[in-house]
Formats: sequence, structure tokens, C-alpha cells
Amino acid sequence: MARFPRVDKSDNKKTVKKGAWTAEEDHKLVAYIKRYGIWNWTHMAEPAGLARTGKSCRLRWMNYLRPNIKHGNIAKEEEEIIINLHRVLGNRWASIANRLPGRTDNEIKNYWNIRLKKRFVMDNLQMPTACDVKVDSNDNDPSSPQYSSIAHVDAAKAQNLGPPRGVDHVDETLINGLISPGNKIEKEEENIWEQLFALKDLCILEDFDGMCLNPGSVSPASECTYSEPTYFGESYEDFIMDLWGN
DNA sequence: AACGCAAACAACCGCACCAGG
DNA sequence: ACCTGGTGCGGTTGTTTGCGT
Repeated sequence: MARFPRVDKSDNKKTVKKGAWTAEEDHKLVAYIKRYGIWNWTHMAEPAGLARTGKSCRLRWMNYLRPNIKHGNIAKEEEEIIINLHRVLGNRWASIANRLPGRTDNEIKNYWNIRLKKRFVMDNLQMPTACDVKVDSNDNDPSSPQYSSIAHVDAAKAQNLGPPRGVDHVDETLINGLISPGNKIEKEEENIWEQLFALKDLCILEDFDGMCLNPGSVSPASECTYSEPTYFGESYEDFIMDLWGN
């Protein structure tokens, strides 16, 4: 990682702008990146003519300005993927986002917190957790008693609650087995993906891969009730196209 | 039309990690 | 080995928007 001369703190008292980005700021950032590329977020803001922190610039770029970002309208298929990935990965939004082209971690995180989390609460459903997945035995059968007790206990742990009502028996040895060294559930992402592909509902991911390879096969938008937001009076697509000079 | 509330979204903050010096 | 600065991530908060009364 390249390093730069220390910032003179005494000269660092310029007012830093916060809050919503304006179209002009977006234009400046995109124009700068188009010309010079991303070389250092912290030091890019000033020459780009932005009174923003590097972090703010990076966030704006990553979540809205970079090409190929999809906005709104999370399809049913994507929702299923999010649920399944969250079951395996937990709150690792960036990892989940990596699996959903065009989606940002922020968007997925918001979607989860606002819609899915609430739905699980309202429907009194079992909140999926990363530890729900166990691939090395019959326990990956959701209908099995073992699977069920694991899921219940982990959800209860996640909410700092005791075992939920209706669960009168918890197999502690199973829980210990899940968290003990040498357990087949590893933290490393590669192993997590192996677990993921062992899931019975893998077909959803396969369908999604198919969608990526054959974009024309994506479900028709007519199924969606989402209305496209506007960006400074334009559709998001027009706004980005305009920013990129296309 | 005005107000209040809830939902949705955008952005900030703090922390952890990584790499160069 | 340690320090420092940059980056990325997840949690949280602030603002905007939509809807019901």
C-alpha cells in the first residue's frame, strides 16, 4: 500500500462538507476518477475539488457512482439469495454483496434490516443464522430434530434470549460441537462457500448464475411494484449515463 | 391543507485489518 | 517489532418520503 507524506494537521482545519451529495459533487468525483483513476481516497478529494473526506468520497463512489450499480427493485430471486447467504455468512454484507452483481453491501444491509429482519419477526419465523448450516451429517436436513434445535438455539443466542418457546430440549453437545476447534464449520470463506453449495436450496444460486450468464432470462420487471426513484430530476440510469458522458 | 408517524434510504462513525516505513 | 496511514466493513443515525388521519 503506497504511503504519502504526513498530512499537516495544522493545515487541516478546512471545513469538511457532510450530508447529502449534490449533483455537482457527483460530477466532480466522476470526472476526476475518469481522468486520473482511483489512486488514494484520502488525497483525491482536494484535487478533485471536493470538500469531503476520503471516506465520504469512497462511500459515494462505491454505493452510487461506480458503473454497473443496480438500484432498487430487489427481485424475489435476489431476496432468496440474500436470505440463503445470510444464513451462511451472517452479517457479512460485503461478502453477500460480492455474490450479487450490481448490489452494494449498504443496500443489502438496509434491505435486510428494514424488510427481511422485520418479516422474520412479524411472521415469528426462525431468523436464519450462520450456524444453521451443518453439512457433515444428517443435520443439514432442516426437517431433522437436530437441525431444528441448532437453529432455535442459535437464533436465541443471536437475540440474547434463552431458548424460544416451544423448544423444551437443547442438545448442548451439538452446540459445543459447532464451536469447538476442529469442527468442520470453518471461518474461512472458502469453506463457507463449500457449505453453501451443499445446501439443498442451491438451485436458487444456480438459477442466479444462469441469470448472470443470460441476462435476458431475468424475471420480467412487470412483476415488480417498485417505482423508480429520480436523481436530481432524472432517472438513476440517465443520471449515471450523464455523469459518465454517454 | 396540515400534521404526525413509520418506512426507506443515504451517509457517517468507529473499529479492525493490512501494508509500508 | 512497532508505528502510522489508508482502506474496508458493519452498525448506527439522520434525513427524506409516503401515507393515514
